[in-house]
Amino acid sequence: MTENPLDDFRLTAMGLFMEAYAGLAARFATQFEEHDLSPVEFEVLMRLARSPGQQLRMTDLAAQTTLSTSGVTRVVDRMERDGLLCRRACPSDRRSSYAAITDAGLARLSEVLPGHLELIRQWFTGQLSPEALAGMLDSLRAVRDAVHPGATAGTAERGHCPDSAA
Amino acid sequence: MTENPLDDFRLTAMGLFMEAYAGLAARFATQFEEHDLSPVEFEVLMRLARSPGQQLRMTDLAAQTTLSTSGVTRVVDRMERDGLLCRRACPSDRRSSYAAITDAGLARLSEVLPGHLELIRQWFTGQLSPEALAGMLDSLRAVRDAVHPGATAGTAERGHCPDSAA
DNA sequence: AGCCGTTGGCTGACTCAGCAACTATAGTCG
DNA sequence: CGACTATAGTTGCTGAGTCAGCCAACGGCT
Repeated sequence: MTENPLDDFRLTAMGLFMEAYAGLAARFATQFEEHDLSPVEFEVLMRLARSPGQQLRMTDLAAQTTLSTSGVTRVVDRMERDGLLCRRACPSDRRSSYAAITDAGLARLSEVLPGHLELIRQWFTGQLSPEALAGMLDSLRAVRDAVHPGATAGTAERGHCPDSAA
Repeated sequence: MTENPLDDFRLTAMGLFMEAYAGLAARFATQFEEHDLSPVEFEVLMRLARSPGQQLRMTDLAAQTTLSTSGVTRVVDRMERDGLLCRRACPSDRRSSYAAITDAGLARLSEVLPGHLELIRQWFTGQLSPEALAGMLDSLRAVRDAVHPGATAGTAERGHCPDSAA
């Protein structure tokens, strides 16, 4: 009885992780809504803005987010309709197309970012001492690298997308 | 030029957090699927199994998960149909109803749990030194408590944070 | 050149979650 | 007691995401 797997410390650990994440995500989501963005849309804008040429192929975008490729198709549809980004043909491969952030998209991003950064400070980084934060980041990096879901696709990690970095 | 907000360290920190979380969640999800469970269903089973009387009111279940009450209604519908839990009338308040885990639900849980625990070890706790893990948990607890989305509702018989992650 | 397996992206059918509206019960105040 | 408000849960509708299946384009091969 005392060996009940429901009391395993790993569940507590993971529970903490999930609750912290869910709490943060919820705070962010309400701020995004104030600027008419969903969390995925924000993430797409961020990824595009930080990519070389401020654009990314659809598949790479899918690999960098938690979305499937068809999910990306639909998000990009909506965001293109709203003018936040636009599709561009890939000159070297006519199957591929890029999603490129527009000026409107960049503008929207710069509206949201300051508040977003402040929220991160308020609820995450600011809650921890510098040492604790540094330790936490090391640990997160270790876990992320282990679990590594191709978090950086399309950013020239491997040489297989030569001209995208135009 | 002025400091680009896209390079702010907080984004890196939060990005690490999100990627680590997404990676873990994805690993778990595939294991859950092997046992015909979705992540939410697993969480519901866990919450019920750990609650007094192995049951929880619908509202409390909603408060403990990221679901809305209508979301809970539907998950419970599906799971009741599959025999993993059953609804029970609340004797003292005829508006309320309990969701109570069934033997089949407990059995399913004990099928999934060992593998789940192993995954947590493999990809999360086992990636870190004991000291790093302890520090990480302290930090997570700090963030969770700050962001505290009423993570423990319905277990509120006692003063504070009874079982879920104290 | 032509064939063929692979890859990139899009579409249709479906599932799932949320909001808002609704029903029914509880509690409160006159 | 009866009206009024608040709370628990369910339901109609809609948006978002997945999977399976599709077509077009690429690249290796002979």
